[in-house]
Amino acid sequence: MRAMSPPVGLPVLAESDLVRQVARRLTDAIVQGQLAPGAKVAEAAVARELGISRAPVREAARLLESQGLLKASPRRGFFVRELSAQDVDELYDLRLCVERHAAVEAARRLTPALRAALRRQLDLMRELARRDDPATIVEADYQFHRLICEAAGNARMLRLFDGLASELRIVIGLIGRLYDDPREIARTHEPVLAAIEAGHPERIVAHVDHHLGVARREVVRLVRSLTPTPRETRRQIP
Amino acid sequence: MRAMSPPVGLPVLAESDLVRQVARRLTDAIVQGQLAPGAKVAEAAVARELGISRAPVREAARLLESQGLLKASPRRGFFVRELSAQDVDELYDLRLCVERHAAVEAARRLTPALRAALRRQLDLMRELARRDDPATIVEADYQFHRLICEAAGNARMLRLFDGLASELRIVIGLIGRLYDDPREIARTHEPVLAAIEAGHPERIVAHVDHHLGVARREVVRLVRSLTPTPRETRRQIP
DNA sequence: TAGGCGTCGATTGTCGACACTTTCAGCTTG
DNA sequence: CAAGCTGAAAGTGTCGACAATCGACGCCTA
Repeated sequence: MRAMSPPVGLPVLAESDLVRQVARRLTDAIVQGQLAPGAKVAEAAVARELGISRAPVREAARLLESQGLLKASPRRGFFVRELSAQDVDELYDLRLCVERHAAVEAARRLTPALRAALRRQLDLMRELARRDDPATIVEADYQFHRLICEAAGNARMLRLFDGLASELRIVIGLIGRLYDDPREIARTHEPVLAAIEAGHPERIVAHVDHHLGVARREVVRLVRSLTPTPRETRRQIP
Repeated sequence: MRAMSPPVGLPVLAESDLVRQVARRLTDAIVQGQLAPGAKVAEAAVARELGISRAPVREAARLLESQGLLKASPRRGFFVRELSAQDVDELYDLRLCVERHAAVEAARRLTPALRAALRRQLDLMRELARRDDPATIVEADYQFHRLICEAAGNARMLRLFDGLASELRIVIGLIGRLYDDPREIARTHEPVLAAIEAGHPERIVAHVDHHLGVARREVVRLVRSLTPTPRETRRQIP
């Protein structure tokens, strides 16, 4: 036989891993709003549509369940997670914990390359804001925050951030337009980057807190607007 | 319509959810050290042993994979996660983020009941330390921290904490004895509780930082002692 | 007419089967 | 004697099937 797989390791095509592919498809469908919160994810239907059997679909659903994107209801199936205002609050509390640390750590490790990447991302947001392209702005916003988390050099923290962002996009993806004035996004990010560049921990924390606080209020408002009346039970007055 | 089903509805009978049960069994086996890091988890063997088919085992393994307890190696199966010193560092960074927030929040919401529970837990640790019962001390330690996270009132944060604790117990469970002097555990927890009772945010953060810093060093030392030589590749000198 | 009950279709939970890979022991070879 | 090759055994990835269960529809009963 040949001398071991030549280290050409290039296009590992067709990973036979259907589970990952299904998980990715479902995730995309959810964060892009094609699958609305509360929607049922019938495994048979998904399997038919993808031309595969139900087993990989079930396993993928389990993955997404433990990521919080789906909710398993025994004997009834999987449903797209519905987020309440409290869920959003919880998610932002976690983001605060994570991003405070990530931003401080990113500042400590700030390299010219990272700094350039962050500034580029901020410019991109400004540009998109000028064009008023709400969907891609949300994406650019996400990438900015992700860069910071990546720079902190903690793989688990990055995965956690990705998970939190995915969950949040369950609701954010529904509309795409988050801020009334898109340019506000760039405005609230600017001081964060400035603080990171200055390398002043307390200031970094303060600005991250402020920025996420603004974002949290926006998303909570969005969620509240999506659940018209928080009525408990439809009850008619006799 | 009537006042709905009379409030009798109580004894929720066990859902026949094999996946949950398998996941729990595997988790227990891992954190209790019956399945050592790096050990292969052969689905066929597990299924045989439990007298069920492979499908539920696979789904349970997926759950544990996304929790970080198992690692999936395509076409080769699932393996118990191996933790490096850097993994431990990452986990403790995350714990720091979470527990700082949780402790401050717990102090803000401190009730007499919670305070009593925490103090009771601390007393328990002291008692166990006197008896020199390393295994249960680790468990009591975990419960103390968990109480604080629970008190913060963020379900996701609690789940995150549980996940982090599980991962850490992959290595901690191996030995059971973490501190050279068990009584040191109670000693390093005491100021944390005192700070929470005092309700002084900065002091809380400082003491949580210190306590987790000590614990981190202990666990890193433990991990280092478990991986005798961090050799990269076994290579013979020609 | 409103509410309860039984039946039917659809879906889930679980199983056994099959093809393809990986692993490993034994044999061959330089 | 070590290293490489060969074949079989074991294990994974995926599939289709079957029983149990859930939800809905329609019928029966006060």
